[in-house]
Amino acid sequence: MTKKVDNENIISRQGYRNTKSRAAVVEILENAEIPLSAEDIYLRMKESGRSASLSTVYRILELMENNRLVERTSVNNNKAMFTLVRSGHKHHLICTSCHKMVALGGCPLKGLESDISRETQFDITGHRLEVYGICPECRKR
Amino acid sequence: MTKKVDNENIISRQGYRNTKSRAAVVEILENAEIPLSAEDIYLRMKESGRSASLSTVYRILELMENNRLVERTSVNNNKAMFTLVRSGHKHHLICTSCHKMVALGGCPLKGLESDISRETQFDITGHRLEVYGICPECRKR
DNA sequence: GTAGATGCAAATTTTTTGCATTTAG
DNA sequence: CTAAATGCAAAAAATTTGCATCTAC
Repeated sequence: MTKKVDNENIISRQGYRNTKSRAAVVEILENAEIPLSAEDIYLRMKESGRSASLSTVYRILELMENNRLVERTSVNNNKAMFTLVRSGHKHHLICTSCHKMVALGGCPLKGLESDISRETQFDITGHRLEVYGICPECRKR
Repeated sequence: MTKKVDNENIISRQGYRNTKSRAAVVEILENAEIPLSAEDIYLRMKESGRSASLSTVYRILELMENNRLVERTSVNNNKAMFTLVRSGHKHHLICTSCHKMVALGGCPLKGLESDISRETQFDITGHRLEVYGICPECRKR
């Protein structure tokens, strides 16, 4: 598991400075199995004694997004959620009642992108998939 | 094409009043092949002489969402986009450069929801899929 | 030392809400 | 007539920006 080092390198490799805040954002996203909002990240940084301002968090996320290190997802009503781009990308199942997220195995889009590219003439760069439902706990209520 | 009547009925059928603003929102969403933001809808209502306040548009969309007449998608940076729920649901291909949207045929999730349900014990209620890429026009530049 | 990163406060943008007024049923 | 819908203005929530200060390189 040298992911952490890899990601820090990705930031510095692109000519950006490897600051504590950036390392913290990368590490927090790495250890999150589910998408996080900017505020989630901000709070986790604070808790772990690596406080940065919320605007810094937004700026780091913007930088990472531009460099394809994170993807922006929207889930919890009008709040942007961010996920680290990993080699094996994931999709999530979200309970519409309690907002719990569960990672799904596999990607049903695999192999389909080339078909879409041929049909539409677009260069396909990625996709976002979320599945919604009611989790067993919420159903019981 | 009696979609319009159908949708108006859906609103009134649920015990809600069939107002001009509501009919206008339904009609505008019907004629849109792509997701629209609340403001898009607000502007189209104004253009077509059926002005309503932006807050009314938001309230109508909220009502429709709660009654599963529209789905909320987020695409254009931090702006909620709304799509009318139709029997044959659609997914979209979005140019990350100019934000153009193109509807895709077919749904690769068809049939997959029952597998996910079995594996996770969730009741699956829906999903959202967006594919990203660069359109031919933007690629040329 | 210097360009780039950060913090803070203020500005913008998007969405929601309170309340008086209007309207569909 | 009456509950529900709307408009308006103000509030709240989320994100971005300007500028002075700090820090990685």
